[in-house]
Amino acid sequence: MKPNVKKILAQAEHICAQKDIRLTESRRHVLSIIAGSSKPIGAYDILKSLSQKMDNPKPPTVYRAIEFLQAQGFIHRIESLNAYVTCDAHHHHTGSQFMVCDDCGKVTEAHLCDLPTPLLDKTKKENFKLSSWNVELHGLCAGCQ
Amino acid sequence: MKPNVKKILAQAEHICAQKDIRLTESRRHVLSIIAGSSKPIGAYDILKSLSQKMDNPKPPTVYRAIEFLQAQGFIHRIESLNAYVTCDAHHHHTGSQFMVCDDCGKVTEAHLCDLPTPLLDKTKKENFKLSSWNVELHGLCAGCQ
DNA sequence: GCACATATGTTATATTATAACAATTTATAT
DNA sequence: ATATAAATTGTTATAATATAACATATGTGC
Ligand SMILES: [Zn+2]
Ligand SMILES: [Zn+2]
Ligand SMILES: [Zn+2]
Ligand SMILES: [Zn+2]
Repeated sequence: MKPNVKKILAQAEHICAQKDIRLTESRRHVLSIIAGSSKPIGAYDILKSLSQKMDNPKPPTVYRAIEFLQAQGFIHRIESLNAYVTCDAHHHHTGSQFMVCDDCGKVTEAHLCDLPTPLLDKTKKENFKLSSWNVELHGLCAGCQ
Repeated sequence: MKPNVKKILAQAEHICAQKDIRLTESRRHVLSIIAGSSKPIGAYDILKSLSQKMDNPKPPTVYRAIEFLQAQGFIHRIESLNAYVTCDAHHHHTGSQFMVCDDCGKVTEAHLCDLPTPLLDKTKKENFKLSSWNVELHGLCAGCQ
């Protein structure tokens, strides 16, 4: 197991212990699969990988784990790819921002703690009560240009 | 037909004429269905509606029209809803921004011509070559709070 | 132990999207 | 006008993503 994966799992364990919620076996497996992927990974690729660690898992097992991990802020969904990545930020956040390379598929989290002013202004103008936000930037990463 | 739909169709007709590309019957129908919806509409709801205007249309007909309309910038896809809306801005743009009401489902386009500085800074720092971007703000619209 | 809440197993199905190839229509060039 | 190429549509099938529903099991507090 990559050291990075180990670290992510340890952090998740710690947070779950603190919050007194359960990082069960399937949840831990799914988290480690996502953490071990160099790129965002889709639910059915997670399932394939999970089938090497559990006996014949089914889609709901994966989706339930994903739902839990998202709720805890351990992973994010990349909407434009229908795929999942682990969170890079060191705190829980309701806004997500990513740079997605359209060539190699790699995704980098570009975390901002606050919604940029021009967008915040739009919400104020519309009297929109913000609860979460997601930004996906598409283009080419440094290595792919 | 709502006057708004008529206007959107007329604009699309005009642009297509200028660019010498074809707003064919199925494309026009799909555009008018999306324009006529008060909320983002999914491909299979478009298909259902389209079947009242054409004889037994199939999914590829809808998806091909969507692809065309997106390429021309007439419509946008709301990634978090798997659904489509017409563009509100008065010029072609590669960045999209929306406020999505999680209660009533209404979506408002919050167009910015440029990527906000904090995000632009992130791309520069990573030497990421930006080609397009999408922002989806979730929360409650003025009427739903 | 018992009641309750949480989590998992299992089967089936819903929803969203695309591949592949044939047929047709439209544009272009002789 | 006719041949040719390009763009568009028709059609069938299937891929890819996600959830509903209900039964079973496991953990938690009393
Ligand atoms: Zn994060
Ligand atoms: Zn890349
Ligand atoms: Zn727009
Ligand atoms: Zn609303």
